[in-house]
Amino acid sequence: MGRGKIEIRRIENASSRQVTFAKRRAGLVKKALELSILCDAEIAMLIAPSSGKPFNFASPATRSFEDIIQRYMNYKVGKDIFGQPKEPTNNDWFQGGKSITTHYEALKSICMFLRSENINVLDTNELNHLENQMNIYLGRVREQKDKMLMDVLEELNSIERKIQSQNKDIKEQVLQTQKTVHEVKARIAGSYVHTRDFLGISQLRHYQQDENIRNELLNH
Amino acid sequence: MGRGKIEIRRIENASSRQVTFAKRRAGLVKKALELSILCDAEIAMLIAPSSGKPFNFASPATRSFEDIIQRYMNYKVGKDIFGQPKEPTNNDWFQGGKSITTHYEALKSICMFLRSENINVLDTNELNHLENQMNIYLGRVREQKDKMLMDVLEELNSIERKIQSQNKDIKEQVLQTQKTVHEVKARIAGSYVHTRDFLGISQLRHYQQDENIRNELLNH
DNA sequence: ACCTATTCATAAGG
DNA sequence: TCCTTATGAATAGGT
Repeated sequence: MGRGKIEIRRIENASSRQVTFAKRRAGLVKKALELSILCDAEIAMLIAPSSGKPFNFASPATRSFEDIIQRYMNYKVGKDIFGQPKEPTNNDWFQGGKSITTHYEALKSICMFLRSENINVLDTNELNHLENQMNIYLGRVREQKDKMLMDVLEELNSIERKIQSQNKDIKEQVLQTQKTVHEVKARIAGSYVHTRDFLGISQLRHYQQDENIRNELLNH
Repeated sequence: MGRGKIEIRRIENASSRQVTFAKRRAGLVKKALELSILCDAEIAMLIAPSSGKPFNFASPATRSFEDIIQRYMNYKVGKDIFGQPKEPTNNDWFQGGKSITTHYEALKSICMFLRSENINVLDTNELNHLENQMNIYLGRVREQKDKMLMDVLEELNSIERKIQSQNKDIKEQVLQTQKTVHEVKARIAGSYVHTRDFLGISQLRHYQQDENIRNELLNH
């Protein structure tokens, strides 16, 4: 419809893509509104262009987009709001049709429930259940936290051990060095006279230097 | 577009409403698909007839309906995952644009977060925050539970009080009745001889009846 | 389900 | 960005 037929493929020209987007989005919304009125249906629609703000549409006006999606999600998880594992059924109409088995899924459905209903409308039984479930998940959060703490501590310990080991090595090296120094000192002290006696004149200057070194060493 | 123009109002005839629903739904989906391809946009659409299964549509095919909605919701709550009251900004694009201020909204956003992320990816800070928040909400659930219990107890007390008061009234009435009965007995017993002495023959039959009544009363 | 007269949506151009 | 209009698409009502 239009001055010519177009192929349904991405419009490469950005500005005409933008124009088409605006026109067709308006058309789509109009059609959606008509359908919802004519056939008494609830419609929620999200249109998110790759660049730009997402746009949502909901009809009838008495419901927000979020409400409709919410109700749908609740419907999807069915009465299984508290996350008990549900038997997978073949007449699970919704896409994917996976059963709720993982903790994550259970958590999801609890949160769904919390989001969709006001706590105040719950009866005592439901509140008890909710309390238990929240306790479980709180426990899980704490567990995770502890685990992470333990991991960090463990890492710190490991680092400490490494450092201590290094320290020990260094101390050893220092001790070794000191020992060597002592030996050197002792040897120098012991060989002093002997060396002097047998030195020729030409070596006196060198000897003088040795003596300086010796004095220095003995001062420490 | 069709053989005649129609008013956009609920189609009362159920079967033609059904037919129109099927046709227009197909048309809407086709348009949505075209828009998403032509303009490179993500579209998620939920169509829920008042009776019958909800139907969802998502495009491009690489994303599920839930994915798209998910991403949108995450985008909506933005980085404000823990529900700290957010400054209302004018460039808050999403519908309503309300800031998150109520407990309900905060709860919502926590749940959003739980739904969208795996707890395992959280860092220690985030976990602490999450723990605190869950504690708060757990407290709220318990509070609500206690309140409901108190309400029930209060009601029971009230009922008990009412019943006790009624019991008291009834006892009073019983006492009163017994007293009256005693008085009547006494009066009948006292008036027996006197009455008989002064009765004429014509009244003997009536007197006989009185005597029967008297005997009956005295047997109780 | 299919048909088709008719209305509607919109592509291209200004 | 908005208006126009020729054209193709969607669909109402009938079978």
